Amino acid sequence: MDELLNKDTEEKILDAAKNVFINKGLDGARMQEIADEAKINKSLLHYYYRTKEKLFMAVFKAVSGKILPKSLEALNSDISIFEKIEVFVENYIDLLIKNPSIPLFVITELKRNPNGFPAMMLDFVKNLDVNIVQKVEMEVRKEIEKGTIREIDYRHLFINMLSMCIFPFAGRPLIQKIAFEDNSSEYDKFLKERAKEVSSFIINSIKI
Amino acid sequence: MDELLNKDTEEKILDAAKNVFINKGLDGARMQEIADEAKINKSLLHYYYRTKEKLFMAVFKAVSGKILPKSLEALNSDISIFEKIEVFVENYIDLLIKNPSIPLFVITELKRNPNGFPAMMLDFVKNLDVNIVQKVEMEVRKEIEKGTIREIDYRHLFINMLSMCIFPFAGRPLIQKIAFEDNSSEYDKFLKERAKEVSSFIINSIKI
DNA sequence: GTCTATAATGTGATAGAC
DNA sequence: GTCTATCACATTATAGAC
Repeated sequence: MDELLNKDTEEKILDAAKNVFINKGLDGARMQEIADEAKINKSLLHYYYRTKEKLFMAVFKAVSGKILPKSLEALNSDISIFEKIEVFVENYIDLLIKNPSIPLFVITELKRNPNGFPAMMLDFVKNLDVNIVQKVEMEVRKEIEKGTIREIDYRHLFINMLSMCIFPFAGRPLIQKIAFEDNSSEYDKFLKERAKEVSSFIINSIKI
Repeated sequence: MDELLNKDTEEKILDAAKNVFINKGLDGARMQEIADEAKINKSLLHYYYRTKEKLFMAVFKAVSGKILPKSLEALNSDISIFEKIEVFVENYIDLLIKNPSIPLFVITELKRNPNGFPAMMLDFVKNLDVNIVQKVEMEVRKEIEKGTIREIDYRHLFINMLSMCIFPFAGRPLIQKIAFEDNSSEYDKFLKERAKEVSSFIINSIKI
């Protein structure tokens, strides 16, 4: 049984490093803690990844691709803009329920390094589906012309949508204290309701 | 002229510490850097604040009160709920334009310390205007009954509002890269337009 | 109160045996 | 590939002169 659970060392290290870096950040993480979590000797970390920074970059690269839903088939499909919004929001919030710590991690570490880690930045941008923004722009313009939705700046609309999806996860430690008396299971329940609340909130706002 | 700029040492230290801690976090900050920024000797930091942790707590306490607009007179005044939303959003975004780094700092450091720093936590909760949530609840219920706004969960409404206000500041490093080709001045312009965009977005969604 | 010098510790990284 | 032992350095913190 332990046989099957055994991954090779390099993978065990990366998994442990994800946990620790995501929770403590680059500065707060300790190589010893990563080694303990991976149940290996600290020296092995350096054997496989040379330095803490390189290990961090491997983690960041592996994780940052999840910050935006990769392929947004919805935008290319035949359904109405309202259905597209519903699908996007639901998929995205599902993704965040499965990976709740990623947004705050990525945001924090992106900020931490305005211009450092050039290699990391390239990977990050490469991982992003930047075209998503252009697709949103075209889609919104088209629907305004058709008269399906009211006149609205596509960037504000898009960022409103992202904000309402991401912030409840990134800002959880804050919101849970402000509005949920720090009750964790109540907050989980709240997050599960959210997909349909957010998409209907948006649609109500823009539908003519 | 330097005469007038001189503050007493303790205050200079706190100001410098705010800058450094907000930008680097507790783990990333260096006492030496704080001393340099305050233009004093590193030993003086310990003379006034004893430890790095205590200095950090002084900063966190001084800063965390700004995370929510303190007195929300708007909620108690006579204006319509729509005007209340406009006033809240505009005041809050103005506050964030003046203190753009505070939300991410508070969220990050709150998360960093799920149960550590009990004293810090008490101060944080004390600084919060927790009643604001109850006020929002009553207000929303009242307006739904009056038929001014559609049926909506007050917590989702409130957090939608907070999300759209705060996330563009907390998530700036991310959003600016995704949607603004990392153009900083374009993003500043975007933030200035935001107050009216957000409040009209909300009102359009809930008005009957 | 403010400084210089230094202690005490934590932590990333390497050498070298197996 | 994996371990033990250790280095080299950064960083918080303190002692003590002025």
